[in-house]
Amino acid sequence: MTNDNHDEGGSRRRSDGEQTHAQILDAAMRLASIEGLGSLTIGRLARELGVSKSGVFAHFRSKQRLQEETLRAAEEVFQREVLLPGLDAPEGLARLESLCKAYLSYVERGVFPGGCFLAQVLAEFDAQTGPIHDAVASGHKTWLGLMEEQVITAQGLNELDPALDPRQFAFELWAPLELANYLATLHRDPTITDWGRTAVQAAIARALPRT
Amino acid sequence: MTNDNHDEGGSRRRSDGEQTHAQILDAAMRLASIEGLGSLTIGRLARELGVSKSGVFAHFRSKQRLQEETLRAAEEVFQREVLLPGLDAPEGLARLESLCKAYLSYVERGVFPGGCFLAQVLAEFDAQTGPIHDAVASGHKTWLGLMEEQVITAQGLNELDPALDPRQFAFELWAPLELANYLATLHRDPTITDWGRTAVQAAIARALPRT
DNA sequence: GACAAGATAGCACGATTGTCCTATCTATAG
DNA sequence: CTATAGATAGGACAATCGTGCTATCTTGTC
Repeated sequence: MTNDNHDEGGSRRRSDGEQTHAQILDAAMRLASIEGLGSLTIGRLARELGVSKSGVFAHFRSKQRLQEETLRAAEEVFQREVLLPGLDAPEGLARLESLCKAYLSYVERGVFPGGCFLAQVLAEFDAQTGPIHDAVASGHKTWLGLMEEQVITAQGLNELDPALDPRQFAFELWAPLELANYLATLHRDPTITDWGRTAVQAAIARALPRT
Repeated sequence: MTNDNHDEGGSRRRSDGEQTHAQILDAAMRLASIEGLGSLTIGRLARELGVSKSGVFAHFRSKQRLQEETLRAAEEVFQREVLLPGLDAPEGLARLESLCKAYLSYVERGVFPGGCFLAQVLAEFDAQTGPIHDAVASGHKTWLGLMEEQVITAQGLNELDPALDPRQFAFELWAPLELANYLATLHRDPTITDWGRTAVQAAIARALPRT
């Protein structure tokens, strides 16, 4: 094979199209992180990129799919910017701390101009129904599960109090990350993430094994 | 004076109009808590209430003002459902716990169908600009300030460790409330607020004075 | 009761929305 | 090279948006 396109369905993708597709998703993520996935607009996206409405529409064939692909793309960014760096650290407490640090750094660096994309869609779709809500719910379940897993591992390594409820403690670590993201964005002050860092450390400090 | 209308600007308000006005805001809060203040629509509200678009529009004269008044109305609900019950308890640690309990109860009871309205608009407008963003920012500053104040009072009463940074600790109490709200709504499981309750208690437990 | 003013309906407007249909261009497989 | 199919533009569509204008009803003041 001379190119590495996915080539699913027996149809060939053209490289120029693939590139435009990526550019659209990039702009869509930027816009949606600020104004929400719901107020994404095909016409707006087209104007932003200097192409025609049809040029955008043809890539997704419905607004629904545009939203779904945008969410999916954002999840990949999250994976690359938070999960991957976090997974560098050895399993257990170190990785738990590493994940929290990676999240706060990702907020601080302004990877998305409107703060954490997944926090944005969490609030936007938590009370709605449909595929986006379901995707958000499952994504957040995975994220919580990942934290929970590391808590259990840390308990096995005697790095954390074995009496802790893993899910509960994962929740307690996650909470300050989320709020730090919202407040840093709200007040346009990236240093607010320090509150999150301090909170995470405090939560961990009281969860160490009672020697 | 024979009626208690506000009567501002020298014009008299009619009671039927005032009632409709309130009904509109009520529906607007319900809708916006689910789908966001930004996707509030005058036509949609009109259909929902069985009145004409003009009938709704005339009450606000712009969409901007509809959004502002809806936010304001929601803040009043928040005051009535959270702040007022919370303020029953005596100042200090008791009031701090009372406020947290009141918030979680308000989430649990589903006062808004889409979860806490202020958490919704926080996420929606944190990265935007304009009067709504500013109102949200100042509202949340007030809420954090209120918690902070009670932390300081509690420290004065020797109910909490005087070494605590009040703002930081207020943040740490607020965080699990906020996340509990989002997750309870996302998973349609009001009992998730128990995670918030447990987290608040844990945070307080480690903040007691080191006798 | 009369009268002033608020409440509401109806209609029209330009703009924008999502979606479809039909051309024209261009990258690529053979 | 040619042939094919994807990429994109352009235009049209019905629906909905926010916002005005005008007319009719209803409430409250004198």
